[in-house]
Amino acid sequence: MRITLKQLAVFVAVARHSTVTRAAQELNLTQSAASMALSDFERQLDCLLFDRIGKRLQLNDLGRKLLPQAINTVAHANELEDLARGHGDKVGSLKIGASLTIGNYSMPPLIAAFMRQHPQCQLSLDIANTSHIIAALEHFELDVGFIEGFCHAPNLEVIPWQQDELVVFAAPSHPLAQKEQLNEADFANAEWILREAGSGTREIFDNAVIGRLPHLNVLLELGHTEAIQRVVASGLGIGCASRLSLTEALASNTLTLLPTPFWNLTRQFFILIHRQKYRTYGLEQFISHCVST
DNA sequence: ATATTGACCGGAAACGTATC
DNA sequence: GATACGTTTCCGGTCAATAT
Repeated sequence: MRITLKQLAVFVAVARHSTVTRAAQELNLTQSAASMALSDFERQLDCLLFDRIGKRLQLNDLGRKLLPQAINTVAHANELEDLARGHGDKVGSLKIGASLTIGNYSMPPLIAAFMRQHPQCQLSLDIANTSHIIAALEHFELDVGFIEGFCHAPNLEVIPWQQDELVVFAAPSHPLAQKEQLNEADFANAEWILREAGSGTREIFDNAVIGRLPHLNVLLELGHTEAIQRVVASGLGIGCASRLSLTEALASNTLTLLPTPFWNLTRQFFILIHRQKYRTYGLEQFISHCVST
């Protein structure tokens, strides 16, 4: 007997959930049927793909090697079925991941426009920091990712996307906001409210000021841009964030920009896709929609 | 709580035979 | 040779018991 698509689907689902029970729920099988399909699959291949650690199944080295092929084979089969049913040119479900600035400010209008073109598609958007998005793509938990930081993972294809600009801001009442002209020395003793290490925004900021500010006084690290804006608007410290995120705060005059022409705070957004990811019709359509927008 | 295993069941495929 | 029909075999499922 040869390996079956069902066994591949069970393998992929167990790899995703690390438990047979959850995998079975996802595939509408009983737990024992999923358990048997997985053990049959391992028997066919004459090797184990998971380490059994207590009640959990942890993908081993060989399992990790086979997983991309298994995911792609299942995706191929699904697309073939769609084609046979006349849905080959339809967008199915897509799992999109985006880092915080992109996810909160760039993605919503893009997704809305795409869904107007493809009303039957099912999109999900995970918003997390850059390192989280990269990890999720590497584990095939996302179909495509959009990040604002750098990616050094060799198994991910990195496609340059939009340009963005970080800006430094403060409350209008802040002493630095009162000055006519600002130079680099004015920021030497500033108290900063910044995103956490690991975020794309923080990486760009650190690269821009490293070696230029003798002492960086980070008063507070927060995981959300809006939280940073609220803290800064209350008069505590100064912040740095994407210009995209500040539109409303600048319009309502709750925050004001502090010009920093002496720092290079421009940055590139990137699209990430796993090199071994099978690109379905829907995925290709979404990427070209984003690139052309 | 969850994974594995054995017993059992139902449906589909495979096979053998009869008929045209 | 093609088709119809009955029987057997196999596969994949559930349920229940057991192991971890």
